[in-house]
Amino acid sequence: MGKAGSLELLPGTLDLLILKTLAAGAEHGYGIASRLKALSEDVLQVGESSLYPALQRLLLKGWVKAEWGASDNNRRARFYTLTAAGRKQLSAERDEFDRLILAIHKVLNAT
Amino acid sequence: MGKAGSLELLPGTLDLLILKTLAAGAEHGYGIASRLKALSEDVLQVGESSLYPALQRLLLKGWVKAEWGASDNNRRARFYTLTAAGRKQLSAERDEFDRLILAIHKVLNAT
DNA sequence: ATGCTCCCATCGACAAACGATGGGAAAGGC
DNA sequence: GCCTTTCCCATCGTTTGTCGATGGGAGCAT
Repeated sequence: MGKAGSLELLPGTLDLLILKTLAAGAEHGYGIASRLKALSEDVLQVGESSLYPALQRLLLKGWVKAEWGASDNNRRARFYTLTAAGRKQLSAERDEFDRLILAIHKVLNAT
Repeated sequence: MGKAGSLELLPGTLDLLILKTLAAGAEHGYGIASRLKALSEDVLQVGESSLYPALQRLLLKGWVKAEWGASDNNRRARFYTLTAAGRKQLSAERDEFDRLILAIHKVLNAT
């Protein structure tokens, strides 16, 4: 899963990050990766070989839908959009994430 | 990896949690799981089938060492102790974790 | 025309976590 | 004396997530 050196992603958080990114509006794969990298100030780096399987997952679950269109500089691109179910899932996954992080912090800050 | 319902662990954080637990003193497997559960107020629940492979990993890397002994109520138990390298690893893994969590929060709190 | 950035996607490898399953030994109730 | 619970070890097989490598194509600049 991770790597020895330094991770570029916390396993299990990719879906959440994608959903959150898409909450700001429709975006294509490459754009999602770029936004993630930019927002995290170069810390979070999603490879495309992680991203596309994840998007397939989200499509299958019905949390996002996809449509072909043209990107900024008229290249063909597939735009992903959050569905209503996706918005719900985002909220749920966020709660769950917070719950776990809180718990982890309790452990890490124990004497 | 995770589950659909509600996770009991954030993937990629188990080693860190174990190392931190052992920083408080030598402990056996069952005890580590119990301490984790208690400290996290029942949120973090490590199954033994996740725990023991993880301990093997840590042993192999030289971050912990193990000795047979007797537990509180004289049952035979294997006590794990942090090595010097383990202490270093704990510190490094903690920094890395904080770095990632910070980055994730930047994404999650973006408008 | 060459190469760069954008944009799609898949395949195979690998590691981590989990469910199921196995065992054994002391403690405490009946 | 037996029985269940709690404590404690460990492995096997499966699933899932992430990543490296690889492949392609279209627009843009030099």
